[in-house]
Amino acid sequence: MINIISIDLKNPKPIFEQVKDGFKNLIICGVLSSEEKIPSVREMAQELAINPNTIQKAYRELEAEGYVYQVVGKGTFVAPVVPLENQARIDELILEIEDLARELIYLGVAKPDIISILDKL
Amino acid sequence: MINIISIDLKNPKPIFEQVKDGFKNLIICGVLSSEEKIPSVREMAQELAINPNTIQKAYRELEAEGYVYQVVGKGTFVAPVVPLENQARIDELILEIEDLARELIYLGVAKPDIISILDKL
DNA sequence: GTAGTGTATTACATCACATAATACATCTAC
DNA sequence: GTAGATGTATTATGTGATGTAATACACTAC
Repeated sequence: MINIISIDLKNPKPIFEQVKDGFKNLIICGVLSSEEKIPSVREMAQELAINPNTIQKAYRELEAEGYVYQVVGKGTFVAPVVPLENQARIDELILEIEDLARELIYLGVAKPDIISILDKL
Repeated sequence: MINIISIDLKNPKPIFEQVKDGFKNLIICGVLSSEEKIPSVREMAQELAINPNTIQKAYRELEAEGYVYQVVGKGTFVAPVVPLENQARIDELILEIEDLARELIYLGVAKPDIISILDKL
């Protein structure tokens, strides 16, 4: 499993967050499926040439947000998603998407154009 | 102009960023209109009990993003928006809103429900 | 001249982030 | 039992972001 995600050291976003977002996107886009095992902390650390503790921090937050689960001695696996269960996260995302949409409208993008973009997803 | 924005010291988001986002939201929502003067760096610092340099950092970024403009000796004013001019920011927001929408869909929120939320704005 | 404004600089303290090293517990295969 | 692989935890250290404090300068309006 080569180059599954990448890190940009110039990116001001912390490394552990880039790792977290990288895996989250792979899960959301279906590249990683439910119950699939993801690279171990040490393996990922070696591949990205960063510290295993940094990877563990990323994996820890992924688990906290319900995207993966970790089993001592076995590894880290993609958690099955239970539709509409993670209400706290859904609420948070709705607030964020509303903010972004308001800013887009303020910048002159028509609401139908925004809706059209989402319709294409 | 009392309590125009507020700061939450427990919020992990840096203070300068809370100030920036606070003003940005006031501008986007129309609470602050084009060419309106916003509180001076020293005035805002006093009201929020934080350092003027921190306020200046927030205002500096607002100016860099095109929301305000600063005039030495006069103050800081809401910049008039030119529809569809800030294409770089629009592109950035579109990528973000797509990411958020994908995550919402992954979490079980139906696309029509997301579109309905945006339609209400 | 004075008051109010933005802007800049230096120095300092705190905290987030990342690394390095090490060790422990669990699981699996042999 | 042991080795290898796995997650988990801890301590110590260094770097950079953040925020403060203090000070000074230039500009504007009166």
